[in-house]
Amino acid sequence: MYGLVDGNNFYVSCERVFQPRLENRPVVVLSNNDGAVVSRSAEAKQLGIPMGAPFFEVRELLRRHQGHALSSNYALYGDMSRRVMARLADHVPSVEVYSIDEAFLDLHGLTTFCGSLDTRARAIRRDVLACTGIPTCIGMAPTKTLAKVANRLAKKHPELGGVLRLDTASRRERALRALPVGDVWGVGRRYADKLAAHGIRTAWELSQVSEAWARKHMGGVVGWRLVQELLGQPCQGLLPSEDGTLARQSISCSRSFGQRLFLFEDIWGALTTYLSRAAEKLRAQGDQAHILTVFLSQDRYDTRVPPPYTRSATLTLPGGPTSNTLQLLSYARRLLAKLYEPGRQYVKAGVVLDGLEPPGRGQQLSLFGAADDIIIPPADTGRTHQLMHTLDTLNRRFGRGTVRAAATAVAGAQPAPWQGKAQHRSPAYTTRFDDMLIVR
DNA sequence: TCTGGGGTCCTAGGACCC
DNA sequence: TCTGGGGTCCTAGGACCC
Repeated sequence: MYGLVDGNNFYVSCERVFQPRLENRPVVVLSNNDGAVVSRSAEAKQLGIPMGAPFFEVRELLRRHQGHALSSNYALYGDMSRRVMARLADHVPSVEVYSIDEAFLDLHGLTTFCGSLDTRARAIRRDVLACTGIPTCIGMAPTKTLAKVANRLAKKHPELGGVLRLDTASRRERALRALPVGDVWGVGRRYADKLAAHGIRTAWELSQVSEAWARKHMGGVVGWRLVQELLGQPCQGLLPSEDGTLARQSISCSRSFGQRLFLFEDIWGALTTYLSRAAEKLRAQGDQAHILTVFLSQDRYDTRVPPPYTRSATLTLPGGPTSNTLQLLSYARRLLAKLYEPGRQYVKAGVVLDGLEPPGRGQQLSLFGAADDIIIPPADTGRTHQLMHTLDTLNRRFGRGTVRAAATAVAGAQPAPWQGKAQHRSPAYTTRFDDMLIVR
């Protein structure tokens, strides 16, 4: 039996813990650059504000209803997430951190010791709320996909008290018949449209298709697994997370710029910032990367710009895997030079690190060097590792960006040209001493 | 004026290899 | 004249998730 715990309106709930005045009114949290709505309180949902709505379209509506819009504060949400996950780990044998606000729980064998599962689940909710201030819902079922269904229903029907268990055939059928197929985990808009065209509108109808049909129309083996999970046959096990974090297979960092950029060096400054951040995450995970991708986007809403809006370039690092920011930067600059075209206006850039592995595994070194348009930067040495370690230590202690690559520097006290908007940012209550709440 | 960011998994064609 | 089969790697892109 699996459990799925999910924080209600997670980002909004994090903000409310420290700003009780936000209770009982419409509140939204905005994406980077204050561009779009990414989290909504129940009151904001009632106003009809959709997920992903551009802020400029709902600003007026919010104002009329004395609502609040906040810039996203990932330092706060990340820390609150760690606290929630730590509480969960105290209640069950193992936890899979699935996203910043969701975790799968291993519930096998729990009832023997602790009374009914429903009782246990209610105790977990109470504990998380008491210790972190975050309200949650918990769905329980024999498969992860059904646990997601149960969680969704628990959220939708507050009278259930935030907990729902779907472990009998009749409960399962009743739930699936009432669930639109587009609400099933793994069915996005494309598949929902396709299924509707075949007369399949509910999760129940999807669960009744044949293996051949699922394989043909739902992305091969992925579709068939989905159907089996709806039938109660587990196809996905729990992937326990070590110390509350999930080891990633790829690490990326990308941002929309605060304004359109067209100068190479401005874009390079932005890219340097993003790659530095990605490399920091890479080292924090204890890995090296051997594949680097750089991408650069034009405005996809500008009808004068023909697609493709995003161009990317990927390089398998000829010098072998590395986590050295300076070495990665030297590769990235060449990739950016391949993508950049003078005269075009760019709105966003980013990097992706792939092929992650821990250092020290036998590295395949190039015998003859690489293609001649690539100059291999100096190999990693003990000294560069020490340099990166010192860099990370300083930035952890004195704040992100205390020591950074010179390409990110801007004359005077000007904000960088790529800097995004964040006009409604709340303080980092739990991760900066200066921002700590003082109770008198 | 203003439309997110960070992930996973799968597919497919071409180059290249034996 | 006939011209296989089984791989990997690279690159790009699609679909999905929160």
